[in-house]
Amino acid sequence: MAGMELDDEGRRLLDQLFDKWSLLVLHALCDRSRRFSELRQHLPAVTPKSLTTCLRRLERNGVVERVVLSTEPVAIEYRISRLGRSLESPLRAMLGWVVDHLDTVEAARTQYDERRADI
Amino acid sequence: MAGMELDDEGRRLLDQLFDKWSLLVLHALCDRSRRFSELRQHLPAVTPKSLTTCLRRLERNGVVERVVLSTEPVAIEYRISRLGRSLESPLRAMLGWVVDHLDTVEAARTQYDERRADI
DNA sequence: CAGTATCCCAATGGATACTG
DNA sequence: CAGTATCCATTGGGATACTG
Repeated sequence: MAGMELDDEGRRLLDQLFDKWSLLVLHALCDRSRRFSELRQHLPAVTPKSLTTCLRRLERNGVVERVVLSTEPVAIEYRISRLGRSLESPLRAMLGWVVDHLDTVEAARTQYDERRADI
Repeated sequence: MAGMELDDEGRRLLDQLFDKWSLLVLHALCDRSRRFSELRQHLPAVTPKSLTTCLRRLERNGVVERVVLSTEPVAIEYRISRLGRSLESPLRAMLGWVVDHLDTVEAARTQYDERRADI
């Protein structure tokens, strides 16, 4: 652990990977490629603007690809890139932790808040 | 992967774990307990206000503990909790990915920007 | 369908100074 | 040392409406 140092660039990349929607979009795309509207349905609270911003950023960082399918009419789908796929395992670990420990965290919060209220 | 769904609470927890400084603070504390001023030195760009906010939130979520040492004069140190320790492995995976792939990401960005500039 | 365009608000977080 | 207090600039992101 000691040898792994993150410079400022690294921290900014973390910011971009972990903004409000990115992890969830990535998670959805690891499962399978999806279209814009499918992502919107999958992430109910996201607005088109936020989703666009998020997708562009992930695309720019090379973890997601925007593919124009030459169907008729053309369809556009987003898929995970090879680079993005390499993120799947760390991502799963992280999301898995959240799912597994959400209850514990909630309990900790309650306890913390009560302690503060006592004072 | 399919079975792991994140509700809104989960997404908000992600937000709190992955805000601008939290991951780096956690990383630093996984290494060893540190005092406020040590953390400031370790994370050069953080202001005291931001660090406080971050620590309080991590404490509230139960992953960090604020310990008052009964030395003379008293010292305060922050240490990782048991719950926080369980985050270490996912955290390492995530930060490791960033360190390992930062160059690739940079290249992808350059490529993306150039393609856009062409148009 | 896959976005873009506007408007707007709340919150993040930086700079700085101060305190028990 | 370990913060708190203020002020302020930026921006992320929601709501909504519109478009090729």
